[in-house]
Amino acid sequence: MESVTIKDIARICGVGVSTVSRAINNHPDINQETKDKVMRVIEEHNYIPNHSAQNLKRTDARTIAVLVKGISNPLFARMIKVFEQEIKKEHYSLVLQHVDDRQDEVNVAIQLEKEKRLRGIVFLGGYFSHSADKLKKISVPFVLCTIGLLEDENKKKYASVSVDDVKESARMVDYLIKKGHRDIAILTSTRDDESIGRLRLEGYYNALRRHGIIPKQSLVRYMDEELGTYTMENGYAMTKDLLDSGENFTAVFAISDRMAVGACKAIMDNGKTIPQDYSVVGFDGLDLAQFYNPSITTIRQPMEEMAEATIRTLFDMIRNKSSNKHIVFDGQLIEGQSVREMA
Amino acid sequence: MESVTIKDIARICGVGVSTVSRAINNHPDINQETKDKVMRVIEEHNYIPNHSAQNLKRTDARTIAVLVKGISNPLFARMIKVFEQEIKKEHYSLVLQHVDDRQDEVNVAIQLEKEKRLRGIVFLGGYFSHSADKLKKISVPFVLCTIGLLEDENKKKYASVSVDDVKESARMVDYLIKKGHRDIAILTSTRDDESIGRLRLEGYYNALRRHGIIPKQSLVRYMDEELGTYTMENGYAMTKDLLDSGENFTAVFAISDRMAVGACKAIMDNGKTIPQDYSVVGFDGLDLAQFYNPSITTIRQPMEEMAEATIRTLFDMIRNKSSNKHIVFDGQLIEGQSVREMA
DNA sequence: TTGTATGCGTTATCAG
DNA sequence: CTGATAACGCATACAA
Repeated sequence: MESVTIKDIARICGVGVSTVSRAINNHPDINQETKDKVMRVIEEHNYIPNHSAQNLKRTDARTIAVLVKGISNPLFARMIKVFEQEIKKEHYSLVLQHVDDRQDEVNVAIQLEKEKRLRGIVFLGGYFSHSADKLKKISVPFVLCTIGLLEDENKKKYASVSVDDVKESARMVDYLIKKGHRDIAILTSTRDDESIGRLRLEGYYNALRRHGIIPKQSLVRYMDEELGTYTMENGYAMTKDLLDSGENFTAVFAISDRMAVGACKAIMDNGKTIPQDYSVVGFDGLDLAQFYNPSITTIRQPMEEMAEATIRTLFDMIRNKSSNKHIVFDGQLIEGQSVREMA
Repeated sequence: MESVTIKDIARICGVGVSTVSRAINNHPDINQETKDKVMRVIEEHNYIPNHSAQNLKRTDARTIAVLVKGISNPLFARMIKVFEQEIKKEHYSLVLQHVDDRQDEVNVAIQLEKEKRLRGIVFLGGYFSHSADKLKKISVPFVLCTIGLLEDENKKKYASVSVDDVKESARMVDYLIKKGHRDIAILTSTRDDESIGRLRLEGYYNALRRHGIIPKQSLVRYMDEELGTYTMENGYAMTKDLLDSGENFTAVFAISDRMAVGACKAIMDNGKTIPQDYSVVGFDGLDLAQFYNPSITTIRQPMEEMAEATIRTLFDMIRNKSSNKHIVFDGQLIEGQSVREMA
């Protein structure tokens, strides 16, 4: 309970507290001998500095925060690895903070900026539609990564790294159309989605229209939030509905790989075969798509490269080397065994 | 930069800082009118209390920390949901902290305990072999959840909630043997694993021996850490090796569902069929197992129940209602389509 | 019901 | 190189 403080260490060593502080933060102007002694005592007594007190007093902590929205998104694990790596390389430290679905990420950011004396922030995932007023409250550079951006007049305030969800989604639908499909169902996000769900749906509409295909509302299926966002279960339920409805379609475009898996399972449980009876495509490029049976055609987002670009941009901004860029990466269509070439 | 503090709010409102403090922490003895005014000003000026300062001063924050090892483990997402729920129900707040693979979770815990004035800690995942000395540094109750526990003389110091990995693993192998399999390969963790990997391997050996089957080292395959822990890719590589080696076997037991998926894919890529040519079983009970084609027989760990038991145990300890228990849950064997009944 | 003063553990400033 | 001391922003005992 009674935890040992810097004062205790100072007393035990017979030095002043500032000397102990210098030892801890390996300040240059301290005698190596005294430093060694202090460090030894610290070890012996298992002293651990109180982070709160440090942050309260410190003016600069060389810390970057990464705020992640959507804990279960497997895409992010790889990106976070890159962040950890690159941030360490710059001798900064990383604070990884999960943001609840219902939480406001900007509030969390503001809070954290004060608490941890941040130098920069990465927002990973989520929606991000915030007022300029609120954004102004963040006083360090920040980068939005893989966040679906609708048109937004606040773009001057931050940098971003993402794929063009509309374009990539259209690319996928284009591909299906080139393969001879015309009745293409889409499994998308919730009806009120304002983010990637809406963008990918938009891409779907664009592609259809470009090819003179009139979109059918009955082929657009929205997620049931009860079943979890972007889950296999959701994909399964939507596809089952679709099959039961008797709608005519030859291909299903799920806007996430996990939903695509659910779609595949629903189709096969229905006694049908992929791709002979129905074609299925996904989006994201998870390993899951590659390892499924059949492997699922998908759009791969270059997560590692995007993570690198994110962190590089952030450090450029921190060092005032450049202003806020908006980098858009190309996705890559990876063909699996889940699409049939129509006669 | 210049962030607004409690003093600023007090000055603006024309009240003392303590009044503002009372408003924030909704203390009972404060006039509703003044409180409203203060809250309004706080809103207007977007004042956010500095967490560091609060924690430094506060003696009790009614906070529980959950330390998660292995960010990408999809099992944990569901458990964390339960934690959030239950902790909120008790009017506590939750700090979710990710622990790097190479980081020492106990150090993180000690640090965090001081920083956030914790009342209790949950360790989720990982190995947990720490000296009694170090464990003594944690002065609040803590529960180990889903952590593979070897025999450990420190068990008096903490509570734990888990499944019996040895027993459940043996149950799975028993099942295969009952189905007529005798040449059963296992895809396990790294060779030096001291945790669930080793326990599940032990269960495998136990079951074989019990049935008079002599384990063959050539059928025990270890993970290649380069390919990521418990990944599909790893399962794929191990199984491919196995197939290429010409070893004789009829079933593969992967100690995680993700590896089981990799195994399935490798077998099918080899032109073989599941379960006709080879049977495959996994462990964990991920949705993935259920949605794979074919669905994979697995052992489901009752994650939600385990999470509930964890949090209940923790609160019991906090309230001194009970001492540290060690709760062991039963797994549930869920049959899929991936096992063949041998003639 | 409210304001004032003190100290939480640390770092920064400045004088030795 | 080192030590005293003043903040950091807040909660709280105590006085009013």
